Amino acid sequence: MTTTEKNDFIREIIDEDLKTNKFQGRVHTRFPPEPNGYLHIGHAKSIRLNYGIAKDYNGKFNLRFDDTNPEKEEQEYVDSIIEDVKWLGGEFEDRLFYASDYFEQMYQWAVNLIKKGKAYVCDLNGDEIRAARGTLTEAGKDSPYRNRSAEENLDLFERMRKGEFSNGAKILRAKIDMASPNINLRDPIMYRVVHEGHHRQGDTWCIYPTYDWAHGLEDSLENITHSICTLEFENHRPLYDWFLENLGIYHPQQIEFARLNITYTVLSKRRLLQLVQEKHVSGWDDPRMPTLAGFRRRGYTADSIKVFCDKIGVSKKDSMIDVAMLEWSIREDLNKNAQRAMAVLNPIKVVLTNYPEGKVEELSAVNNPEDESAGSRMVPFSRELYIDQEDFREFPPPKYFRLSPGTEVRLRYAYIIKCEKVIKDVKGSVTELHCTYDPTTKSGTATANRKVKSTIHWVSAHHAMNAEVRLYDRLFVKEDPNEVEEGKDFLSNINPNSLLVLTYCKLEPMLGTATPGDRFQFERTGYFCADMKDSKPDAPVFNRIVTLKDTWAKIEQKGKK
RNA sequence: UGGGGUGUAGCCAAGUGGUAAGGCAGCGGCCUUUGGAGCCGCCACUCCCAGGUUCGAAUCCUGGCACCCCAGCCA
Repeated sequence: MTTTEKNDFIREIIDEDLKTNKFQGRVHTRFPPEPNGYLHIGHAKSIRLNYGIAKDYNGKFNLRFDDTNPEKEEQEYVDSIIEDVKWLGGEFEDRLFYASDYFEQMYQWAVNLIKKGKAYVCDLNGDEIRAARGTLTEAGKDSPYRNRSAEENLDLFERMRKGEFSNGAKILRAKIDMASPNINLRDPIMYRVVHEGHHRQGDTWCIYPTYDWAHGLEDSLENITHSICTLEFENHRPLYDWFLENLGIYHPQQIEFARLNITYTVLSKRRLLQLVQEKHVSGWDDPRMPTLAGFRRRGYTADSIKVFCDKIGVSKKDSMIDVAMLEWSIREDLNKNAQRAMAVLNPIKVVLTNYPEGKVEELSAVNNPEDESAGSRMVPFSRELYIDQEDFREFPPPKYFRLSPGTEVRLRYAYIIKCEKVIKDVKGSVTELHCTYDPTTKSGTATANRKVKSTIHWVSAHHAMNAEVRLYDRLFVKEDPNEVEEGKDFLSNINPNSLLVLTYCKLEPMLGTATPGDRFQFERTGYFCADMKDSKPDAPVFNRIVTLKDTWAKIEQKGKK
């Protein structure tokens, strides 16, 4: 993994804080997910930022679950998040925390604010609250309960905790300013009554703190120095500051950056949840999902995700990163590190009419041209082979260099062959090619240097391993899936061809020994990963991680225009 | 028509008064037993716009414009 000298606006702020000794030279960050879904690559950006800063400044990094809403949170999500953070190399050591463990302290702080006359219990219902909040251009109205005495508020708040009130009957609000131009400051809600079991606290509580009230307290308790969050919380910073100041407790600095967007995908937990629940994908770890679990199963390496996150930078500008950047990151990694193999995805049989029947040669093939230490392997060669349908055209278009009637190509690591005869079935589709091979052109021999326009991959028919290969493509057809026609939603932009399952693929024998999670470059085709759930030694299943760059596809595309 | 933010190439992004880094994409060429990889070259006379200050402005000032966020008892 590359270590680039990073300097973004957040590190500039930290440098300044270090200079002025604002936090006594400490740097302590945190990643505070709510366990209400799986982590996606937008979270990876945040993890890399927070963890990277802690590491670069010799500071500390916490993983903290912001589990303040029992209605949406589950243990399954907690488990998956821990796994994903670890996978990305976010080392939190023994610093795994839960906001819900601070509930008692938060409660006491709320009591403190009530005693100071800075918080009150309000009986207004949801509609009434909304109506009294005012609008963007008009001030709100004070709640009729705003001036209850501290004694009454204390009593009511305690009874809220005891469970005397039903959901929504009462709330605790901060007493700030109903006329503030910042709506977040119009007496925001600190606690609501929620009679619902909590994944960690069980039935201990029936009042739950809101994000605005809780978040700064969590940061303060953990001695966080720089509380890094996304842009939409910028409007909340005055509130974050207000609570900490009025409580008179340790005050971290909140800093906001622009969240990640990537073309041809969605990165919102709400939408990802919908994709899962409505079964547009097979689950949170569907290889088409932009979740970390999805990328992992697809075959992306943690390193490639890290490099991607480090390369896109950090700023406050709303942005949409070209997915090509992500694809570049994984190709870059796998080009250097993936073992090469030959696999025929859409087989067409080739018979070498002048090659002896029953003869088998073992030919040497390089494992990775980018890495000499990867060595080589032997691949069986015989009279009957498979090549890809893509590599033969009966009527070749201009600049098509591969096999066609009467032309020659080299078989990778083997011989030059010439197509002599095309065999078709009654319907006229090509079923088999009769070719001859040139025995003087065996790869690696002195006379093998004759040039042909193209080299194609192949697999010996008798030795081939059958396999299922899943060809994944982008999940959406639009750069911005949220851009939709009137009355439609992002689901209307789902790519109907995002998954193509090929069940008659032919692999070179070595691939039969792949263990789930192993990655290969199928030469000339792309990078593939043995599926971690479905691949079996006798029945391999491979996922296409990403295609190789395909110059020919580009040429062909241009020709059509 | 309130408040908070952001505008540098197709997409990201450096730049902090001294004359526009870098990456991705794209386009040429070289090389190649992967149409992969690699290598070389090209790709902003101009930084949202208009004025102003200055010997000198993407950087400072003034005035516009565009886009994003905020009216959950979500985070």
